[in-house]
Amino acid sequence: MASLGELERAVMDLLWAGQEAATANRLRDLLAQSTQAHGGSAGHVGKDLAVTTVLTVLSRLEKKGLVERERGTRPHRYQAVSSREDHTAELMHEVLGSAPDREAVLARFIGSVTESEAETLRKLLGHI
Amino acid sequence: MASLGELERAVMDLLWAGQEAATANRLRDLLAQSTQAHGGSAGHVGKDLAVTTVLTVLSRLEKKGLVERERGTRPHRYQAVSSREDHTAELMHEVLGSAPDREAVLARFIGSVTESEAETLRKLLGHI
DNA sequence: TGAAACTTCTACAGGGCGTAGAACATGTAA
DNA sequence: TTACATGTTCTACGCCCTGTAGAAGTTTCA
Repeated sequence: MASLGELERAVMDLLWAGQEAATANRLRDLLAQSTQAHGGSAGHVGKDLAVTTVLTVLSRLEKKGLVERERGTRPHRYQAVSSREDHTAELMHEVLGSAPDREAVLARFIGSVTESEAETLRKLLGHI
Repeated sequence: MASLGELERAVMDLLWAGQEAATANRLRDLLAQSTQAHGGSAGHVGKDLAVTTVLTVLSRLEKKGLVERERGTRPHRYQAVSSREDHTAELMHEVLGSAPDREAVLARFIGSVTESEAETLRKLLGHI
């Protein structure tokens, strides 16, 4: 239960990138700049969104459990509930768990992993 | 690009379960029986769907690249393009690839894997 | 050739998402 | 204390996806 729309994804990316909690206005500005300031003509230009749009998205992300907000401060400050890595790993477990034969899936999964990743995995598995 | 609806998922489950290609009518019947024949009162009772409904879903799954059909035979026969395990592993790679720091994600992922799965992974990684 | 079986077309309702205005709340300067 | 600036919540709408299926077109078999 965690598929994100394009804008939702963009907002999460910003929250994951910055280490501080951000206000809706701050996020709106960042979205406006993103992703191209470095002279590229290609790529999606940051659209100028209304703040309410960002707030709506943030509310939905909050409902999904991906974002939490400090309600005390007047401009509410938003932050991701878990890190991108934790979230992604959790997603991977969800996908894995959806199959009856988990080990068979893991076999296929390992089959197409890069060598450096395989090395990482070996190291990690040694410590368990 | 591969999130499935409930019915789409049920159809894929049937196609993945059976080793033979199936017709829309066959799938319709299987969906009607599924999942409860073994005396349970709980669980979702298989609804009686119209064949056209099943055909629509199959067409959509075909468009998504998950299903292929033999057009030669008169009642077309449908089958999954890849095994459930391959598909799931591919999904996992998609999720993993969506993060910038893949190795950090793998670290979290490994952190919450069962011991038997860890053992499986060690074996698999030995052969690579 | 006509009926039975099958497939494709078209359609609609419901929900998620992008998008934002309208309405409501609140703190602050005058 | 009031009005304004700033911020949040409510409401809404259009689009796309999904579940669902009838209508219409196609093919096969007797």
